[in-house]
Amino acid sequence: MLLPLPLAGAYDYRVPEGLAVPPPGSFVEVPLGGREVAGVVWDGEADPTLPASRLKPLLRVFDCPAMTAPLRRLVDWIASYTLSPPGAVLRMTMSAPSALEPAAPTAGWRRADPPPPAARISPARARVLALVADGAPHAGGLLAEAAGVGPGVVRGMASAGLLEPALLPPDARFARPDPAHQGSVLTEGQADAARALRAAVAEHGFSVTLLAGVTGSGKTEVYLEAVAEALRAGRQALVLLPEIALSTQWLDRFSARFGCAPALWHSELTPRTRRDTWRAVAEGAAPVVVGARSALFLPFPDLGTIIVDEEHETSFKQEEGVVYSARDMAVVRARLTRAAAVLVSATPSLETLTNAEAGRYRLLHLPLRHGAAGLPQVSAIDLRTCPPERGRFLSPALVEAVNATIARGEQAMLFLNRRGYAPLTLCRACGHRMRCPNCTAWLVEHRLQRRLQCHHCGHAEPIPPACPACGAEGTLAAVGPGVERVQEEAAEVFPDARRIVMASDTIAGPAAASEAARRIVDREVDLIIGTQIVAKGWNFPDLTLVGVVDADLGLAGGDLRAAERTVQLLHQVSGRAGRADAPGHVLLQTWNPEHPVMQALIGGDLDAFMRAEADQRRPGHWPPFGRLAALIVSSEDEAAADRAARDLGRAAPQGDGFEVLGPAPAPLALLRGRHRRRLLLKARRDIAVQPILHEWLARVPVSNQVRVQVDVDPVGFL
DNA sequence: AGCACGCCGACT
DNA sequence: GTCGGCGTGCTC
Repeated sequence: MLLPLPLAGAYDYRVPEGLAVPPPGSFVEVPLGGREVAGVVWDGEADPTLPASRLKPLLRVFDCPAMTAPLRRLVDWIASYTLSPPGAVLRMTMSAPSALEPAAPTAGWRRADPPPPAARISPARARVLALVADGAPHAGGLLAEAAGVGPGVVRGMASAGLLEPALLPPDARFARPDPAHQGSVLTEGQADAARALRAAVAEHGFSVTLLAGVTGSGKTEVYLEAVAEALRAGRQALVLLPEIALSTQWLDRFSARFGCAPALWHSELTPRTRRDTWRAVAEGAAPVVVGARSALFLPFPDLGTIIVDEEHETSFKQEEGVVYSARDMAVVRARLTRAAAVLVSATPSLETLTNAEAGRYRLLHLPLRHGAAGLPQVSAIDLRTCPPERGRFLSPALVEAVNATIARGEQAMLFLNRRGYAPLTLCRACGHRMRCPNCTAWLVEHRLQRRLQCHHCGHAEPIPPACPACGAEGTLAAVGPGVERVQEEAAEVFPDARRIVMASDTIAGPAAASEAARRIVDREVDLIIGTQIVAKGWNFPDLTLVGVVDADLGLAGGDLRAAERTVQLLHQVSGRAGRADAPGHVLLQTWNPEHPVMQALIGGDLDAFMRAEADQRRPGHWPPFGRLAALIVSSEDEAAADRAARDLGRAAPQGDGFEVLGPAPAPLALLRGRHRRRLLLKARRDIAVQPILHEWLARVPVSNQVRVQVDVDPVGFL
């Protein structure tokens, strides 16, 4: 029995007299330490050394479809790959425990016709009757709520014969998308790619396809054909998106193709929706799910295809708890369940490109869509020769371009991947910097909220009237720009432009996102000022100019993938410019126009850039030409963290084809009050790092105030 | 992850 | 003299 707890392995239970032994995968309830927990009957034999007297009895088997063998194997696979307890992985698949109970029958009420002649009609009853006047079935709870009456009134009306029971129509959230419902017509290039994806799904076997193509080439419409093929085969489909909460335009495209919405899965679902969705997936009643990375662990009985859109996005990497990459695990799930995986990106990661070039993945390259504008023209603004005025962040060339764009009646966007007003607050008198007490980070000024915030933990404090170090008043100065400051500057420089700021703190949820998109598409806005969230997925037909305020921003720091990620992000945001018939322009403000990243974006030759990137990583066996695993040693006690990291470093395994680097302070040496040290295991590609890590960690005792987190295939270097 | 057991400060 | 803080350790 595997329990959804971080235990070392499965536990054994006795099957009570008279109960059939439930097959592997069955969801069951068992006693554990005085409470009752739900778990899954796992494969494998009972532990023969455990005396039968210690076995407690299994309590019951849930009336719920069993977990399929491929999903059980996925749990085992991820546990061993990430060195996590299998129960911790299982917990991710049991994300809606209440769904193990069958749904209460969704019976409702409708108006009795004809009504009983003698029934008394009180004012409360009259309000209910008004609501059911349409003759359709209504859910009892909602009916009572809408009429402002207690549930007893509805029940009373039922016994009085005023209402009669009626089954509610099937839940529209899980309507069956219709593969025959035709959306937009595909171009020849799209149709070719769609044919290849349909064939991959129809094979009913494992495959991975990289679907590449610049923004505007219509990748979404193409991979929706893979979804359609899965539906035609009576199988299910999963689409993983980063930032599902903001993907309203994507949902519109899905509905246009299939005539109804897909089921959604993300962390902000209400408990009820969560439960209903999990159950609908398990019963095969939700044919298509669109979700964030956690949707990968839903109990699909028969998955035909898994699409990972924007596969290069780092948000597919889970950094807490079980540390895994949803993109990579999607490929694993596809293999175990014999499905077609499709990785989609305009700027594929070097990992995926390398797999495609090595023939491990199929490659589909979409040509630019007919009728769409060509790629935007990208040029650099050299800040050394064309600097902004003192205290400003928009160079004269960028200001002029924005003005000209708005004057033509088109829209412009200013992109800066930094929230808040200013990333650093400095005392001009003594040089004191406002820092987070819990993290190695500066506090970011959020002027609208009049607060200084840490972007790594929850810490926030009011902006102090005087310098906390020297006591001088009025000497605190905001250093550097955030979007709020760009908005302030824009208000002065473009006073007549109608502006909108799009950042995660101004666009809180799906409703705010779709309202912002509507305002932009309906031309209620001339200038969009945004962070990261404006980069992906949007289609703003009249947007023709994108100005990148600080193109160098992502390049600082020692991250292996800093250049790759900057190219991906800036290419993505560039793709917002010029999608309709008007050509797009992108201006990159940079101090270093010669940098390969800038040259790649200006020349539009991302392939060459990625080849150069590969050539840099190959000789040192850096990923994807070698393997990495990070150990993050953390403790609230700095000395304890240091000691444990040094102990691990001294006991580092040695051998041919791998080496241990570190320990070194993690780039965020203090995070949420924990002091952090890092060690890195770097190995040749043909060496499995898990046995090495396992043996190493087992050999070195660490104090229990120290936590050692393993990150196989780290992406960020935090 | 829960929940118990266990050993040191402020209360009736 | 007890209630209770949450630190360590176990749960088939």
